[in-house]
Amino acid sequence: MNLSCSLSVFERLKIADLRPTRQRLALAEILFIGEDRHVTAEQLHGEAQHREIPVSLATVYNTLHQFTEAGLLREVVVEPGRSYFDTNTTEHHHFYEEAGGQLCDIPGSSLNVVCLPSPPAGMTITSVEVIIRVARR
Amino acid sequence: MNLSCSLSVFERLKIADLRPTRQRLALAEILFIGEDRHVTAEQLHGEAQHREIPVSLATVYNTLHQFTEAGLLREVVVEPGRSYFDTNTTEHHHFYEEAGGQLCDIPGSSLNVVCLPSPPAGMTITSVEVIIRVARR
DNA sequence: GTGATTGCAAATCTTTTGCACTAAA
DNA sequence: TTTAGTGCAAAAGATTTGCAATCAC
Repeated sequence: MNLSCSLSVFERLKIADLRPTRQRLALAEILFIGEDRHVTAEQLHGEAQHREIPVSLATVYNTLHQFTEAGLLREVVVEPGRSYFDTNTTEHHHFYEEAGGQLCDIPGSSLNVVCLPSPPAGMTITSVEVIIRVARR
Repeated sequence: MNLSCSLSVFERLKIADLRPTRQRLALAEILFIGEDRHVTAEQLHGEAQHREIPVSLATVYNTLHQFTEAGLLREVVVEPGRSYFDTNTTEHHHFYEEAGGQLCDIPGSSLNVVCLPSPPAGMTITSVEVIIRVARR
């Protein structure tokens, strides 16, 4: 279980040093209450509207990036021209189904990259990402 | 060594069932003569202009996608909103340096993903990609 | 109050598209 | 000649930005 589950969204924003504004609180609630999620900006905006929460798309973009910078989200790039944001910030990898645009976690324990190559001279590794593309059989 | 090294770009296009037009021949020459490369559409277009080869950007995009479909190139997505095309179509993975936008091959032999997880029900794995993000120390 | 945040619309950037023109077979 | 390929300019889609209005502290 994730320790952060026990934090209210309000507390999360406080810890991240982000003012708990109406918009940020509402988006954080959509994102962090319940199961882990993978959303695009457009999707999150649509969901907010569905819940009758007035937020502009620009603010959704800003918020997603602020959350990412604060370590509350992780950005996943699997498709040219569209970013996904993952509420699971622990080390893990992804399945991606292109046709449906579905991104899905691979539990950290079920895949391991062993024996990493050494990076080019003067460089350090900042992250290792595995994307397993899948298709309907 | 790559067998395809011995094919002229003309033959390559023929085999791929693409008419060897002036533009395609010129772009293929930039891409396939010499070392393996990672280029964006914009970069390739710039390079063509540099060599005084008149090609429109739209044609560069078309050509990159046709080459990719024909298996002459491989598309690599590491950054939101920009695609790279890799002339190395063999199975291998990448280092990516965000700051400089530099993509670099990891020799196929020096990294192996062992023990793949089983895909979601009804799905088959189409590809496995590892991206190791690096930064200047 | 004061500085951070928001919303809007316009701008930007990459990529795609429609269509008349050109070139390869 | 016939069909595929090209170039241009316009369109599309995702994202960002500038700036005045608004909100949290």
